[in-house]
Amino acid sequence: MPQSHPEPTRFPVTVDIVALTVRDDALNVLLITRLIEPFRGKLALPGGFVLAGEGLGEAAIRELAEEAGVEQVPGHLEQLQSYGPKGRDPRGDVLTVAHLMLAPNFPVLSAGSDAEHAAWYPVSHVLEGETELAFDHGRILADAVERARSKLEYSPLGAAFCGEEFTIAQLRAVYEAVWGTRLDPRNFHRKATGNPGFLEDTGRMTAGDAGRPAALFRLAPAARSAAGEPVRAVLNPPLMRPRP
Amino acid sequence: MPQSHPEPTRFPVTVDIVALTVRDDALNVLLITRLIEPFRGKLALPGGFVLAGEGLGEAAIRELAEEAGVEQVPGHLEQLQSYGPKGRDPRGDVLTVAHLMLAPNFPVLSAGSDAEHAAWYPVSHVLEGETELAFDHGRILADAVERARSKLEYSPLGAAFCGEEFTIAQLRAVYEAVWGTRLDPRNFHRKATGNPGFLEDTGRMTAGDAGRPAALFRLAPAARSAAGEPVRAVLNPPLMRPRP
DNA sequence: GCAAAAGTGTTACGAGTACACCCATGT
DNA sequence: ACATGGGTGTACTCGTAACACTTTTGC
Repeated sequence: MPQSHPEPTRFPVTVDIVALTVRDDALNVLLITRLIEPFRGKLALPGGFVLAGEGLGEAAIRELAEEAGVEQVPGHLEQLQSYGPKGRDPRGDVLTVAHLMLAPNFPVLSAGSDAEHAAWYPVSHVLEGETELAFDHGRILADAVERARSKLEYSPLGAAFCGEEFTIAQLRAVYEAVWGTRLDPRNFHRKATGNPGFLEDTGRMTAGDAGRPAALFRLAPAARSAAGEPVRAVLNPPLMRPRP
Repeated sequence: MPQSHPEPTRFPVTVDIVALTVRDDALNVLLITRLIEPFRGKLALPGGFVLAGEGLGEAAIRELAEEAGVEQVPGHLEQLQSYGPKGRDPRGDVLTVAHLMLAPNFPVLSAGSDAEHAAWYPVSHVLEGETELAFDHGRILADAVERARSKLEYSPLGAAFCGEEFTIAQLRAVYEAVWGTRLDPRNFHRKATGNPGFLEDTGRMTAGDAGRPAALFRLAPAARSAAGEPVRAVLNPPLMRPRP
């Protein structure tokens, strides 16, 4: 920590949010279209400057509200990584602290004060280079997706993409979308329901869909915080994604 | 990213380094004794302000040299997490980006410009509350240790605690020290040597120690970068620590 | 009845654990 | 010879993959 006496350099600090959801069986990311230079007209992650007296998490939540009209964080929010002040913004040294948000599909209101257009985009299109993001946001998105993929293996966070109650098939669809693989429905069912402290049967069933009705589950008390959000509990045994 | 027009708030940014090594079969952390207020006389993580035009990693390496006389990073360095500007420094809002360093036991020269005394301390003593650290460094250390423990499971980073060449028993001692458990030597030997892309037999052997000579290994090419540092390759299957 | 999706049983295999056992050195 | 630590073989157990099979709905 501080030990030299000259006044330390001060940096503008931003938070950027990688908000992920599953739509139409594909992993999607929330992006805004920039209205000002630099990178005007390009797609970018939502985010903005941290204000005086604010914590990082608070800033992320505020920016999400300002830029995408998200009034209440509907899922899980965690810090991802920081990207160093040097050479990532043409206007000067800016430090950014990237955050990862996993949420059920929610409407994007796009009420930003500068009226940026916020919308969902399939992650695969962006990562495969068909869309170029502003700043180093392409790299941040790649890091976020890798983190999300690995978190599904050993944490109950997959449920953050579902609503309050969900079927095993819905949960499996999340895993398949995030990992980009197909999973055996029978084996997945056993692994998910058999994992102690992961899921809790609500006793209720779906109705009206094709096929046999499915049991509705929610996160077990051990796997969620007071707010209902999935918590840092460990899946034991983990649900590993297929490796090549 | 930036979208509002008023001049953004600027924050002092520091890097703090959690340098871990294994000494006397125990996990140790590099700490300095603070010579100035606040927390004068308390133990703290080495670190300091990021300068203009510097990246985060560069700043970490420079501070390690300044505060502990470490002229060349002898192991692995990665970013850990950032700790928010609000309420962690009595003098005002300071953002810190914590880094994790895993290294073989190296001499601490303690040549800091302010002559802080830098030395190794057993992690267990610090975490069990027998020593209070300055700022929020106790929490940062706890997060770093948890990250190190989990990284040993699925990455070749355990070798970062060893020198260029090492025996399986030395590597096992690292795992035992970091995890705080005993491991079966026979099973560990097989899991480590049998893991494709992890270790490479040098053909050389130890001599002079008690008992049968041991084969010397190094990191396999797939598991290390050009500089010889362990790289983000995945151990497959992972070496899991025993769970309760 | 038939299609579709939920959920169970069964078998084969691969990895982990525990531990008996052999090997190669120093003293 | 014996102690010390390195290294291999083997039996048991458990989680996983693959897939046949039963259950319960909509049409």
